[in-house]
Amino acid sequence: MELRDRILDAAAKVYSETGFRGATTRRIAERAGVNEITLFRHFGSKTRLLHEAIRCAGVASNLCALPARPADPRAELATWALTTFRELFARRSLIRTAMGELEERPDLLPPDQSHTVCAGQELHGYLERLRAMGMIRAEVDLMAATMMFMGTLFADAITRDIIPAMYRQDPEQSIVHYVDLIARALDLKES
Amino acid sequence: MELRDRILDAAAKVYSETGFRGATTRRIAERAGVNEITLFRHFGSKTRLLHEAIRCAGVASNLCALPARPADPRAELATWALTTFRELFARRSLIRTAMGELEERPDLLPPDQSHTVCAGQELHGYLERLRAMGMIRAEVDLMAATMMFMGTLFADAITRDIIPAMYRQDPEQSIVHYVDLIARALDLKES
DNA sequence: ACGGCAAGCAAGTACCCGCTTGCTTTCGGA
DNA sequence: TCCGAAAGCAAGCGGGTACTTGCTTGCCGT
Repeated sequence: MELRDRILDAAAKVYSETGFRGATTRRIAERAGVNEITLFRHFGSKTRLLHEAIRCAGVASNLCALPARPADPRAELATWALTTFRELFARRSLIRTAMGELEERPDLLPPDQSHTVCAGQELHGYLERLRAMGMIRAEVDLMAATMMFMGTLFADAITRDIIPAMYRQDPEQSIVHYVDLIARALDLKES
Repeated sequence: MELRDRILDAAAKVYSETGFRGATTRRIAERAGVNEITLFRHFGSKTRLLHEAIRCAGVASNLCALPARPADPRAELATWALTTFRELFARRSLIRTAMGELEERPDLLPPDQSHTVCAGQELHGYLERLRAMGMIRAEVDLMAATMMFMGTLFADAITRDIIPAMYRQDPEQSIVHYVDLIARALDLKES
């Protein structure tokens, strides 16, 4: 692993554990196994380093697209929900920290780049296609349904490990149930 | 307002804006219009002060109980959802900050005292009563439905003001839609 | 063999942090 | 009127923080 990437990786980890103020240059350097001064030589300042580290750590590794022509909606929704959940769950620590500091430091997390927002738009477009094909109830409010499904996945991924008492079953099983409930709420026709 | 409560109030506000590290004793004292030393005379240390401030700010002002004997489930769910949402939305800043720091400082927010957990248990019990009365589908997974509804309200309350582009309509209208979708997912019988 | 570059090391600067000490002011009740 | 408690004020202590400077070490291509 290149030194620069090692530093960015360490910075993102320390940040998601301790926040901006807690992510001191000493801690980041120690975590990266690098002299503290190397950080400044490479990135100029702590702020610029964390900006880049969070930007890199925030990009989705595998973007999960819903098909342009729905074929098997229930199965497509299920796999999409699972990959979206996994993406959110993998970054849960970073998301929690960044959300907590977003009021104080809004520039650290560009909102239009947020994975959640993109996923929501993707889902909304897919539901519109389903409705156009007459596969879901016509009267349903698609925006509310989108936010409901996204919110469910988001809340589960972000709170599951901090209030485990509320989650009796494993994530995959929960998501199957979520998909089932959403399908019934939309009155989804089976293909 | 008593001096002690003024300090606690200021501490909770500064904490929810800047987190534990950012909530310096100087800032809290300035916000409360009080000499910094007064904080230490009253609470001993910054940690104890913030502990108490967060504990006080975290208790729900109006706890919203669901009736023991369901009469009009749809209306009861709607008013419960609205008050729960308002409660979460009013504390959104504190919740975000505390959640972001929960890994590093788990003792600051006792989990069993969390408003969200209590609300979830309340909802789960109510849904069980509805099922026992045969007013919702028997096969539905009540735990998943509970987490879905709670997660929807939680995610909306916490992210609405930081990604306003995703929320086109006002909260009350959204919640009406959420209740409608959940009612259909549960196959709720009208009374 | 040597020149240049990247990284490490030691030390220091100016500032902010939680917290303490010693003292003065304010004010309400006996 | 006086006493004592509560709050304010000024100064400081030890430690951590971001960041800088000056110098040394190791490595790589020519």
